[in-house]
Formats: sequence, C-alpha cells, structure tokens
Amino acid sequence: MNDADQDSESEIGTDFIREIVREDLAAGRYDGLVTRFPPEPNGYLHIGHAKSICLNFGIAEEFGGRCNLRFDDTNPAREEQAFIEAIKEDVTWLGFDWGEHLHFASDYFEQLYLWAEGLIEAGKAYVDDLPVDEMRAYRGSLTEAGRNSPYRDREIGENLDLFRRMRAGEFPDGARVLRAKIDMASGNMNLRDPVLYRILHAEHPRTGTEWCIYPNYDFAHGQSDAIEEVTHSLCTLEFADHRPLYEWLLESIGTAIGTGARPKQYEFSRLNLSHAALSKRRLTQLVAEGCVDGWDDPRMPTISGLRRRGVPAAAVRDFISRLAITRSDGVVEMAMLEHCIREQLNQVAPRRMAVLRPLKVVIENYPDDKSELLVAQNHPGNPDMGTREVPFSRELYVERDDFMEDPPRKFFRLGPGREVRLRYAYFITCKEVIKDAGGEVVELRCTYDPETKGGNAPDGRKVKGTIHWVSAAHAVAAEVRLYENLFNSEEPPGGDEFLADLNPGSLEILPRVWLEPGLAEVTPGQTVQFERLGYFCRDLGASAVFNRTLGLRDSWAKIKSKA
RNA sequence: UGGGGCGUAGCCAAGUGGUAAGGCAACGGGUUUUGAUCCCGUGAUUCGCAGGUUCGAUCCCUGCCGCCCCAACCA
Repeated sequence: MNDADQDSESEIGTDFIREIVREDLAAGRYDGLVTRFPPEPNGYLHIGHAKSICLNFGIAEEFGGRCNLRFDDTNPAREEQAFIEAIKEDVTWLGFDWGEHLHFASDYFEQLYLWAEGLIEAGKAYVDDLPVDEMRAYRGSLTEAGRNSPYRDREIGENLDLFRRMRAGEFPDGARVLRAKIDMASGNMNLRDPVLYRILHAEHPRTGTEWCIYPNYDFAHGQSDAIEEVTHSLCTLEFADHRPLYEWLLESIGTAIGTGARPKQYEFSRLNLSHAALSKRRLTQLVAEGCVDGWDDPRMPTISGLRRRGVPAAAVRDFISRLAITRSDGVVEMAMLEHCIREQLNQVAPRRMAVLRPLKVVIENYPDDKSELLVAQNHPGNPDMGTREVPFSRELYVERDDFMEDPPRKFFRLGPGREVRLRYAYFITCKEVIKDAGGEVVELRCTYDPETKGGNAPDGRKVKGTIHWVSAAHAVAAEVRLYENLFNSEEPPGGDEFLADLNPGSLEILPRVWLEPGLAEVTPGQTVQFERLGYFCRDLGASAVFNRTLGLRDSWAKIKSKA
C-alpha cells in the first residue's frame, strides 16, 4: 500500500458500521458492497435523512461498492409522485448519484406476493379475520403475553384461498390481513404474529389500481434488500426491534445473495438538532397548519429549506461528517451546523455592502454634483476573487446600529464628534445630529477627509471603527428576510405542544434595504456576504429578495449584553 | 412481571487493563480597512453510581440508578 492509499484509508471513518463493513469485506463474506437509501415518498427529506444519505452513499464510495436509491412505497394512502421527484432532487443536490440503481419496493410486489404464498404453504403465515381493535387486545401488552387468534390454525388450503381472494379484491379494506405465524408470547412485540399484508383499495402512484393488497414495511424491506443484493442494510435505532423479524423472514423465505450470505441490518442513532423539529410528522404538521411557507421555507430543516436558505451542500456534508455514527442518542447543537455553514460560506462568498436599517449621512464638504468610483476587494482573504468599483457621493446610508448618540465605552463606531472609516472610502467625522420632532435621529451631518481616500490616512492617524455604507443616489432597493431558529427551546416539547414553542420572531422582513448597485446582478440562489452583517442568498423565487442564511459571529453583541 | 438499546467535559465524541484524542461552544490574548476571518492559549485528578477482581479499571465482574425505543392493518 502506498502513501496515498494510506491517506485515503485514514479518511474513512472508524465508526462501528464501517468497522463491520471493513471486516466483512476482508473476510470475503460478500461479493461486493451494496447499501441503499430507502425513503418513503410521503414527505420531504430533512437534515436527519442527510445523515443516512451521507452514510449509505459515503460507505459505498469509500469501499468501492454501490448505493441504491429505493423508494419504500408500500403505503399508497400517504405517498405521492411529487415527493418522489423532490427526494430525487434533494439527493442529487447533496451530491450523490445512484446511477442505474433507482428502485421501488413496488417493483417487487409480484415477487413479494409469491413469497407470501410460499410462507402460507410452509404453514408460516395465515389469514386473520380479527378486526383491528380485537387484534390489538389479542396482542397483549408490554408486560403480558398475547393470545393466539382464533383464526391462527386455519388449514393451509383455506389460507391460500382467502389470500388469493384478498388479492382478487373480494373483501373490503380492513376485512382480513395476512399474518406471520411466530410467537404471541414473545417479549418482542414485533414477533407476536406481525401483519404482513393488508387490504387497501387505494390508487398507488406507480402501480395504479393493479393491487388492492399491499405488503407492509416488514414484509417489503428485507426482501427488497435481498432482491437488490444489499449487503448492509443501515437504519435508525427504532428499527432494532424489527431485526429479528427481518432475519426470520429472510430465513423463512430462503433468499440469499452472492456467496450465500443474507443482507444484514445494522442500526445507528438518528440525528436530533437543537431548536428544530426533525420528524416527518411534525414537519408535515408545520406545513399543513401554515406555520411556515411550505416544505422549502428557509426556516425548515428540510434539504430544500436549507437550499433555499442558501446553505451550501458542502456545508451539510461537512456537518454530517463531523457527526459520529453511534448508537447513543443525543441532541446536536445548532451551533455546530452554523459553524459548518459559516466555514464554507466564508471561503466562497464574495463580499458586498448593503445597509439593512438605513440612517442618512450627508458629507457636508463633499461637492453636491460629484460622485466617484472606489475600488473594493471582493474577498480580503482571497485576492484571486478580484476587485470591484462602488460609487461614492455626498449622501450615503449607514447602518443605524453604527451610530450612538451617547456611546458606551468600547463602542468604536460613529457618535457625535467621532471619526470612523467608511470601508474602502474615506474617514468621516460626525459634526451634527439631526432629529425629527419626536427626538428620533434621522440624519447625520459629517465631513470627510479627502486625504484618506481608500481608507488610509497619510499622517498615519488611526481610527478604531470601520463601517459599511452605500451611496444613496446609486443604491438599489431590495427586501431582506431575516431568519432565526424556528423553535425557542433546545428541545421542543413532544405531542402538539411543540407548536407553542414556535419562535414568533423566526422571520423578520425588512421591506426596504439598500444595496450597492452591483448586487442587482446577483443570480437566484447565489450567496454573498454583506460585510459586517452576514451571508445572504438571493431568493430562488421572488426577485430583489435576499434571504439571510446566517449572521456573522458577533462579539460586539456579547460585549454589549454584558455591559 | 416484558423485550431491545444507551450512559466519557455545556454539546457531538475517540479510546481501552497501564493511567482520558479531536471538533463545536465558552473564556483569555495576538493580527486585522468586516468588533468577521486567521493565529495562539485555557478545560475531565476523571469516564452514571456502589462494590468486587487486579500491582493497576473508564475499559473485566456484580448490583443499582438514569435516559431512549416497542403494544399502527405507518415507515
């Protein structure tokens, strides 16, 4: 092995799943490595799914295997074609490619059905007529064993006949189900004769009305894995209790892949993010109740929401790569994600100037009819990104927060009599504060020092503060949307109470902000840094709207709050 | 009176019979025409608790405590 190989080897994680994959491959237990990402198309993908996507596709890449995109579309009552399309778009945006391996559990309905008949013939499955509530009662409880259904010992012939008639559409929804015959006294509820097929006269997005019985998750998942020759079936912890059933079914059906081995299921803990809700149920509710603008609202933790917010896919991938794949559950702080976003954007976002909350400044000693173009760097840390010209004139806008009439200690910005630097322009000194009848500051009269053009004083005099600005006559108006966490609590409460925890200030709209003229050219989806303010992304839809991806770290805010 | 998991700093975690990596956050300091970036520095006498085995335990054993998941014809 050469150095390069060792380097790439060391980049592969050492989590327990990769450890298992490494061993299985070294021991030759499989012909190759196959993983799969298996979403149900009943909603949009969120950042928790990104963890699974990065894990499954990542492992496939690292070990020279492949990862299938498989839609687990076994419940037509909740699934839609639109979700299928959205999910494909999100996986692609994240940077992964399933190649030829786009699959659907519904592709296997016929095979699954045949296997079900096989199970009946082997005396391992039966048709049960118990109504739902009775079946629940027969199932027992967490501490009490269940009882056998009175239909459990039907003849194989009768079971086969009934199951075929279920398929033929002779019975209404809910009339009967097909159950595996395992053990009604098992401590594992999943083994108390789990339902395998239910009657559902619903139109399926892909198979239409061809079927009126559908396999459920347990009967479809493992077998689909086997059909696709998946070697390592990775899922989240809540499915750990299903593993014995997963294995029982593959064993009973007798499927095997490659060298005769079977797919194996491994579980890892799901991602929880602070100040957010990461379950499809809750996200669906937020959309349905109009708490947000839709699945791609920039406040949503969905992949499409992050995208619209201006978060680069690379930042999401980096975030996921810093997470560990373990079996312990916890809550990852939003600050971790924010760090990854800033780190990424800091490198790639061109710098621009924009004033969000304008305060007019008049430079009294600057000629009324004059304007000039000043050179500004597009990225101080990366000269390769070049420079641009920004217009300067007598009347400007600066940020209201950059002026204080009675500045506290450590405030380095504008105040009566103070001198500051206008970024890439001149030093200016505040000479007079103009207020309206209500005592509100509405304008600052200042003077500039022509000798300081570009931002440096020939006499070597220093200035503590540098503020951004925009020329009033040349500025372009736009709307800016400021986003904060959707929830106040680190961990929003369960049930429906999570809605009460919604942050009412999660969206603030600034209808009229002023941008330096060049900003009119930014294309939808492009992110720039408004200097000293944060990263802003031109909205995908509305024109002249910028979404704030994230503010810059603000140590002044800390100093101020301590004082 | 069930079954399955998990407990290492505020958060995410590595580690493993030989004396606790790293990242995020926080807090100091330096550089700076973004109070940004960047750079440097600061944290566990201790690994849920209590016993035991051992020359030595976070790692092995026993007991206890705490947290998560499971009783859809959802996935």
